[in-house]
Amino acid sequence: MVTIKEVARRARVSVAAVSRVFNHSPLVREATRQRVNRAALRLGYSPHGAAQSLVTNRTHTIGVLLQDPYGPFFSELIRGIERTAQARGYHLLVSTSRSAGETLDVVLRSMRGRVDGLILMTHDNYAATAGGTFQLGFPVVLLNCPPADAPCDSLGIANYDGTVAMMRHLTDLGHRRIAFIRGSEENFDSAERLRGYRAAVQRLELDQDPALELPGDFSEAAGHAAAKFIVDRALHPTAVFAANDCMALGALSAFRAAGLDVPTDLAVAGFDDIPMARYANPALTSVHVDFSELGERATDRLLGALREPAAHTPRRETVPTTLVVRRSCGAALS
Amino acid sequence: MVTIKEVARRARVSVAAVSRVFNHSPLVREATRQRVNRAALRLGYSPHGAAQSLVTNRTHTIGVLLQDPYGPFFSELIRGIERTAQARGYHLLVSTSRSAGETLDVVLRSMRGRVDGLILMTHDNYAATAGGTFQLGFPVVLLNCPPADAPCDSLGIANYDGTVAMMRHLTDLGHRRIAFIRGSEENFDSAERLRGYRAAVQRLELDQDPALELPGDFSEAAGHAAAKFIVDRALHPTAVFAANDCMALGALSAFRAAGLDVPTDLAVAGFDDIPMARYANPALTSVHVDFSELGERATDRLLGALREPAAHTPRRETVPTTLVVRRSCGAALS
DNA sequence: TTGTAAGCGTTATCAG
DNA sequence: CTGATAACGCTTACAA
Repeated sequence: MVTIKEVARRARVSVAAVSRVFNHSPLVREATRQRVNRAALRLGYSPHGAAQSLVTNRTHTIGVLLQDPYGPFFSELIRGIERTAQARGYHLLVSTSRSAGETLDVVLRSMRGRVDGLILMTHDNYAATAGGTFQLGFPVVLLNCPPADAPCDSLGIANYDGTVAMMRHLTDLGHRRIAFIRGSEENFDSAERLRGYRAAVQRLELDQDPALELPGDFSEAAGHAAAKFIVDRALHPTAVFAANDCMALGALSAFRAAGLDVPTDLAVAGFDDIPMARYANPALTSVHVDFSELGERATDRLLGALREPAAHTPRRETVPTTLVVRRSCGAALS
Repeated sequence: MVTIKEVARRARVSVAAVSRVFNHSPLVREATRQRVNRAALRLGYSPHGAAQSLVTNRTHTIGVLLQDPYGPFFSELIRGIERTAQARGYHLLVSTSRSAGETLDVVLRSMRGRVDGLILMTHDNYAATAGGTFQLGFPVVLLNCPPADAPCDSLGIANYDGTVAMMRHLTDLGHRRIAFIRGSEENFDSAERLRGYRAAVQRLELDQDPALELPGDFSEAAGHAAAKFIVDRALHPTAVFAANDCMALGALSAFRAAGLDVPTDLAVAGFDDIPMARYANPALTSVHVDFSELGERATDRLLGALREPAAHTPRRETVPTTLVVRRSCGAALS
């Protein structure tokens, strides 16, 4: 590969001059600049990233470490992150913690000298993370994690508010007996949604049958099973609220199989508003989450921390959700 | 950050020894190894990636440059790539060409010194790519591009075969008048699918009305519009085959709006078998594409080229597709 | 088995 | 404005 030296020789200047031209330094005569640019172009030169990183101590890369590159969120999230990062001249190093046999810590260490900062979304063994992460030498933004004690930026979804909003909506439609299909145990989003459900049941004085809280794990199968359980045990809720859309979709198909009509016999609602929700039959009422915005804001915070580490004060932000009413809840649609 | 020097000092050895330990060189006494490891652990040392890259000229990172991080494919593709790459100790640098105002060439150059190789999926201005790319100094694997004249690895989907298989299936069901909703103009997958449709019409001696080829752009709206057109102009196909599932879904909703029943009045089929296809009403018959496998194989080829550049001979591979029969085409389901 | 030292390609500090 | 030159953190001959 062609190096700065060769360009310098070709342009009959010093390497310093070439460096200045490529870094848009004003301390370069126009004639020199042109000579360098011509030489660089002819030689097809472009600076060696690793060499730059070594001396400047900045990689212009941000790391994204996710649980698993799965589902509709992933692409939206990355989309938001990538868009923001690229606009500011940053690259993206994407990794997953799940697929590696390695511990989170190992993956994190392997990023040293490769990234300027990190966006981290991981559910489990968060404690370990909180312990180890912040000594990494670069700023970290946590996604969808419980608020950390450590002084660290963190972003989350308005799970609690979104859930309460949906519960209120269902209640407004006259439902007093609302079943809830829970998400995965360890998941923080899941916990928050459950908390919202319980708070709403309490506050709105709904039926408090503990049997109405069904276990689940965010999978379609779990939703199907929960719905089947509801039918088999004759729990007779008038509405079923699943902690995510996948489970709601699974429930929908189970109810259909059981000969129940949604929304006539039963209202169904989900959470996330995945693209599929709109196409379900009946179309699924859900709580819309803007993952792309989550990604954008996470990147904004991280780049902010990078730009002025001194002025940056870590904080927790929450991305709001919006209620999306469709046919599955039986509301009159305008 | 703690450097190799400090570890060396702490362990009372030379930096070379530390380096050897971290590179698992056998030329280290066990006692020394332990001393170094202890020191490194205590200091929380991990090697600086950029520094390693600079001297070894290998980044252990592969670049992935895509058009747009959109849709269901993206996550599957990345999933496949990431899984394979991580298993072999490689990182992933993800970029998109669409969002940048910069030209493809600029994005590519910016990757020098940051990646060992590149997986490139880009539809348009491919010619420019073919011209510029291969002088980049690192191996490239092309995804879903027309076969290149340049000696370059390339992988594609069996678009042609998949389309023909679907056409054969529809024909077996008795359809002789099959409309086709085309994909985007510039897209290679799109072109191949169209080629397959035409070949099938010819070979199976189906109705050849040119009006049966409807324009589209892979969007749901386009599918909707095409279906509406079919109804309005009374083209009366007995089956409609969309070049992707999104358009098929759009068509489905347009037909429903027009009071037509699928599959009774009309069969509908799509391509890609996105997750949503299964949930459509009626569930959509489609051609399944395994994007995760595409990603895996692309990564395999790239890492192969990286491992032994000499022994590596570029070639074109095609990932097969499979027909997925569901309700929308009216076939009897077992 | 270990240490010394020469790079790797840049940037940045100083003199000119 | 420009040019030497010393880092940056690491690997790798080459010597010991």
